[in-house]
Amino acid sequence: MSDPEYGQRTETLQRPTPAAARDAVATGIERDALVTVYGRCTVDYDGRATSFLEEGDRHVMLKPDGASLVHTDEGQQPVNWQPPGCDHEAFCEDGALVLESLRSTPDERLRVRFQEVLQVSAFAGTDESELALIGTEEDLRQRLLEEPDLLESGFTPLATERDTPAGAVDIYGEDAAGQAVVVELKRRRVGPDAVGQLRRYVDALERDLHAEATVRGILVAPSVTDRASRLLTEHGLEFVSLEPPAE
Amino acid sequence: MSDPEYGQRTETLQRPTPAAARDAVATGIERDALVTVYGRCTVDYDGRATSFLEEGDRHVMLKPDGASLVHTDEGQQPVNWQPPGCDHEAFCEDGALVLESLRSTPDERLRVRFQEVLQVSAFAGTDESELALIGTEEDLRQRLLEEPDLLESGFTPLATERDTPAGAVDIYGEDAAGQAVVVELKRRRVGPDAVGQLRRYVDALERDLHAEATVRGILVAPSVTDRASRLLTEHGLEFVSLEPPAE
DNA sequence: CCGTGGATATCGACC
DNA sequence: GGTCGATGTCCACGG
Repeated sequence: MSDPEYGQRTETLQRPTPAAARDAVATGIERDALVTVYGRCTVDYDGRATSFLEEGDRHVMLKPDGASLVHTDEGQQPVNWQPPGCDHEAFCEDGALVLESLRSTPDERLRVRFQEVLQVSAFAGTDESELALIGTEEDLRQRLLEEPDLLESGFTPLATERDTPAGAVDIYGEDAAGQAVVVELKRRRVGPDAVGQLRRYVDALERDLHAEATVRGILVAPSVTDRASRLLTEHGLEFVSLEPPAE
Repeated sequence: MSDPEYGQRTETLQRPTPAAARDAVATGIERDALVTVYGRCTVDYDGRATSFLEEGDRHVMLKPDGASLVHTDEGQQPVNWQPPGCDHEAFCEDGALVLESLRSTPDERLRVRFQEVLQVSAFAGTDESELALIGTEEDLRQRLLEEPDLLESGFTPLATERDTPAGAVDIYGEDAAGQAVVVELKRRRVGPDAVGQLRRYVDALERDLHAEATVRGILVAPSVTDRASRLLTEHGLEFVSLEPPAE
């Protein structure tokens, strides 16, 4: 497109007519912009579940990847939404702006009908940047491999991701006495599920090694729930409190 | 406040100066409005984890309940966020607009620094409406309680949410032969996890009732994964295909 | 493509 | 406030 104005990054209308709003939304979608509409509306969802929202003021966001989000002034979660991969449509019906986001597999439809549009915006910029997240389970593993004594004095790591019939063990090694040790890492507080996981590893490895081999199982996490703690004792497993590196 | 303009529901600035943007955001927060800012920014999060986003165009939403959401043009989920209950702050630093959302327990900080602000909006309306969702697990339970024969001929429900050491059973009852039956409901296709859950209920109830009591376990869902199906057979459990009522 | 497990999960219910 | 289970979970990864 040769229109020099095409490069402009935002387009906003205040209190537009339904037709003007429809055009602005349609143009925004067309240009792969992020489109937002704020106003008084009802919301219909029909698909894996069914829902209906009475008239209220809400913020609707249509993303170029096909996602839609309907937000009220409360809560971290949208009150209604559609995942990426939908087709957005904007049209007027009985003199009102209607936004629809549709997809198949599964068949789902989100429909927002505006009694009043206070603002329509289209933002054409893009992100292009990746999130750098640290403090993960991988960081915790690095930390333990660098300083095995954090687990216990004399611990020697022998392998990471050692394979067992029950899956890959986070860290496999031996203690000061030369006994096999299975270490299961979790970056946050753990519940009974992690205990079950560790137990399966220990069982699988004992079967794998020798008939009468004993394998120690140690769960490493910042903390543990009460129920999980009891389960650990029950199954002769151990717990070491360690957090992923702070930075 | 006696300002007649106070009642206006939206306030929007295009390409404001950092100071003007700060004032608009601060006023919006003050008035319990939903505030959005779009522009080129970096994002810092530090708390339960740590993350950093390089410069990019993003849409930031600050809610009056203390939630913040940072959206790019992709994905249903925000790339960064803060849950409700935070304090929002807006200020200028080195000539740039900075938004911060802070909370304690746990100590978390989200910080968005704008290199360029394309738009600031404050929306003062409120929602006040509740979501009506149908086609839930509860609907499925109602359906089964109204027509127990849907499960199998002669089934008699005796209790819902019957408590066991493993948690509350969806429906507890007895079959035509008077044998105890545990029913676990799922509104959608189930995997191995649901089988485990049902098994825990059955085990717990067998321990609860008598030493040699036998309890039947029936999983009710629209469909079941292959692996889960095998697990059911393995553990002597049963499956009945039923969907939540359509409307 | 389906299935499985992780998440700064979120959210509600219950203790 | 914690603890646990459910979610229209979403999401990445592996078979």
